[in-house]
Amino acid sequence: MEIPPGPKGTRDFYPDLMAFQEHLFASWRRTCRRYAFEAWEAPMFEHLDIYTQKSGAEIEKQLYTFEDKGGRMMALRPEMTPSLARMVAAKGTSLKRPVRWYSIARLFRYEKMQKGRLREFFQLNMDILGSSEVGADAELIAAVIDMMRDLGLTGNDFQVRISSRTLLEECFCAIGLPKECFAPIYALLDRKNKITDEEYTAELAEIVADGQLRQRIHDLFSVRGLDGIAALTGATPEQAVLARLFTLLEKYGMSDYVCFDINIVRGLAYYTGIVFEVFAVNKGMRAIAGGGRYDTLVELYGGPPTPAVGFAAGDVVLGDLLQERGLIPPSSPRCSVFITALDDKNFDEVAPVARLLRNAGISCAFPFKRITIGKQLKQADAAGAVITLITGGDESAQGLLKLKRMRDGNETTVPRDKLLENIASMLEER
RNA sequence: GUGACUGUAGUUCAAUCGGUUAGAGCACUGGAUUGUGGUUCCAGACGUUGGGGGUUCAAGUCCCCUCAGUCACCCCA
Repeated sequence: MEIPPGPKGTRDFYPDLMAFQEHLFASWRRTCRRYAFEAWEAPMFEHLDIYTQKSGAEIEKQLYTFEDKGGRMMALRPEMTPSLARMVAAKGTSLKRPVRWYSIARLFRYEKMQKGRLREFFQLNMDILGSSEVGADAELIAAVIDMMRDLGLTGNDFQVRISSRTLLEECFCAIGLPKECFAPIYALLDRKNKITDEEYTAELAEIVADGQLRQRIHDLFSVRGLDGIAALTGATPEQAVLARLFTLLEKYGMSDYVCFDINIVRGLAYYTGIVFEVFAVNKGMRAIAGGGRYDTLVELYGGPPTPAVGFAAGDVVLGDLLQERGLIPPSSPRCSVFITALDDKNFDEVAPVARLLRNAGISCAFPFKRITIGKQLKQADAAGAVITLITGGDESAQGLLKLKRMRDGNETTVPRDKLLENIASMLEER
């Protein structure tokens, strides 16, 4: 009999992987609560329209779509932002602003998979809606950094690169680039790190014929800091916004993690202002998380004008990075107490003891059949028990039970009516 | 959608130029051990070499097809 394979691009969460997943999600939730975000959830599938409406019909290739029994076209959700915009739009102006929401969502994309990309994965989303203040952008950038730090990562492991769509447009206008060149240049910029300098130069020449203009574009993207931009184009409003953002991030104590990088554009159309990406250092600079401002999206779904900013971080690339840096914590013991019986006639006494412990909220397990004490201890070890409780033998006649601390094999004999408090104190001393 | 590489036990990997009955570590099961686990020692089970076809006296090894996986490209909300 052949073992049927799981669907392509999916993972089976055996306990080890599941333990890591729970660790990751717990960390994500901790961070979100520290930043006073509320959890929200949406359906796992939506009407196909809400995705095609936003990104065009060709996106359908990357969606898991199906027709339901009422003939409606549906899609498994590939991202959360459309659902979020839909839900916020549906509440009109009745939601208290700013809305600070987070979700940990299972998502689906029908794609050819490769490293760090699967067809089923999870994402943390944090969004602030209803504030156009740059403080909201700063809050989210601080949050994504704290999320990374909570997992044990440091400034040596990752870096947040920040730019602005608005700033880029200002620069393009200042150097006299025609508007029809904006979109192709965004696309080219997004790939710049992946292609050779020669390819980049050649493709740029196709977009911009004028050599002088190309030189000015080259100068623009060679600029290191915000000051350099100002020197090239003169002062602009968005420069002030970004300067304010970096001042705020300094107040958050996040200066070491962030830098200005005009090359960050974030592929798709709906971003309207500040954009940022979190990169792993030394790993081909792979993007772990990304986000930015999308001030027009809620309106697009029929809601009131609602400025918004958010980011998403995927579990797959982040998991790879944590593994690479040795930051996967060992899983905690599955059971605190393993209950054994020294002799056959005591075997039926373990279940009542288990009931006693379980009623007291202590996790415990015991063997299902009568086996030697040696085997039982072996099982206790395999179960990762902190304590093995041994019933039966001479002690049993005197109303005593034996507790064995598995770490060092130390044994203590305790009266039956003092059992719970002894176990509790042994579990605490760890 | 395009291309490259890899498929051998549950798993990680061996197997000379194409040559005897495809081996080992880990894991698993049992035993040494009928009042004590982790260590050690012994034994056992584990395979249609991804599948199909071809060349050959002889194929895990060479050729063709196919499937699967990995990586890169394309794309990326």
